[in-house]
Amino acid sequence: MPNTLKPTKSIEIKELLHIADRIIQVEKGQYLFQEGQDAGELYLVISGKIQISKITADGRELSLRICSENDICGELTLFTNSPKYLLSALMLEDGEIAVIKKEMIEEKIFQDSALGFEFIKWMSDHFRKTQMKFRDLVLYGKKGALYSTLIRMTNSYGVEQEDGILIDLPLTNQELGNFCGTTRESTNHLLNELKRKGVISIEKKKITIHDLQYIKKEIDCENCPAVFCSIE
Amino acid sequence: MPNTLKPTKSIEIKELLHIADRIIQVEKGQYLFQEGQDAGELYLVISGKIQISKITADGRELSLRICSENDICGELTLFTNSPKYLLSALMLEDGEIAVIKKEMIEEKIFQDSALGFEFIKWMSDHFRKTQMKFRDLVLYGKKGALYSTLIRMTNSYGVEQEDGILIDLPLTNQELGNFCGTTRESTNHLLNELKRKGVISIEKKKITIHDLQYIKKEIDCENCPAVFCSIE
DNA sequence: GTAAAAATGTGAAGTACTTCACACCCAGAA
DNA sequence: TTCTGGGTGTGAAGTACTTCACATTTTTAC
Repeated sequence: MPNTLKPTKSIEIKELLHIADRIIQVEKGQYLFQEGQDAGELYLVISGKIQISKITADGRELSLRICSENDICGELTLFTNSPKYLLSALMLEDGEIAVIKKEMIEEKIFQDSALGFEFIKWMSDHFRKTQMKFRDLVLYGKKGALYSTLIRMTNSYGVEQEDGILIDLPLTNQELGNFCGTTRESTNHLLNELKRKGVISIEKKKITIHDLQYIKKEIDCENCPAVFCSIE
Repeated sequence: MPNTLKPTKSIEIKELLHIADRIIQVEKGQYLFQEGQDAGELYLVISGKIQISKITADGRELSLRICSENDICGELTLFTNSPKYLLSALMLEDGEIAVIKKEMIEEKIFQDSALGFEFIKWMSDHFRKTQMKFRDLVLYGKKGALYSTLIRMTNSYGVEQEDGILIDLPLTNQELGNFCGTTRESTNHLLNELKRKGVISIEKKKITIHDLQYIKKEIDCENCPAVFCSIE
């Protein structure tokens, strides 16, 4: 594993493995679950990357997060009677996933307060990130959305290089746009502007950020710790 | 209490009252806490209404939620070492608030799994709402932001009338705009358009929605249950 | 009741973003 | 090699939203 800037996750969330129903292998391009399907399970990522998105009525896509090792997904329907997944989960790489029954985790959390505590901690972090993302997307327009997405990507998948930080994740303009609620063209335009200014460069669909400070300054980034500000 | 459409809250969250450090009276216009202050407590609302907002560097305000009876606020710093409040909480009415020490709740949740379970349930609902709000604010532009805010207000503070649903909460254009990340003028323009079409009417800063279906249709509302879609 | 303050209404000009249209570039398949 | 398709680059036109400026109405304070 490359030396990313990613914050170390709680070791304890792995404890959920003990109550896993089964471990599955899922290939790149497959959906782990899709919006509207019956939801009875949640997933602990052992390896691989999963993109969580919402598809709109008119066919657009809003990407919300990318999960990797020790992340949980499919959690939105926990503790409700809601029977359907609200989002879709697409495998970006081949991966190994632990499947946990909804009733199982609800029960275990009740019995095992240490596990419950870990779970609350995870939710708490997760929630804070989502809340903070809000500000950037709503208050600073599409530029704010893109810039803050770049910062989050850096926190999650950034690898330090001599000339800056490489976001070690291949991304098309369209995919990046999906995270920002913006069009491919607007994303392209904004990225080229950053290239022209020497703030970033792109090679083989991977972005290197040469001047993170510039990007942060433009959106009044408060330099939250990475646990508050990551793409997951 | 008027017969609002507000979903009934879990009775159990009131259990937190038992570990309250003290009960305080706070007057309208006072801040319960402000961004950047040292955070060591969280708050259970017994009565009154509290608006939770984020202030930006350039002085704009983004309002996130309005808490009332049995809501929790100040929860964002739980389970972290983060020492400062991330948001501000303004009293919209006089109210009575139970103050709970952060360490106290962290400890109690660990000891008392029933309480922990209730708390997770609350967080889970809370998170889902925030996540769902995202879509509307990011994907459907400012109109989407306003329309979805109106729907949320209806779910939280709507009172059924012969001619529609009254949102029983006085709101200026500016305040409504703060929830949508939009300007007073844009809010005013959008509201007037809705008035002209007979979809809403406004009297003494309170909005009555005559044709909720029109608003829902415009933003492809999926008619989520109110626990998924409220201003709190 | 009157003055002051707060909130609303509106239009014109400017900026941000989207849509559409199409050229281009490059990697992989035939 | 050429063909093909997915992704990129770009400009023109249109739409959405903001900013500014100011008139009017409503609410609050004395």
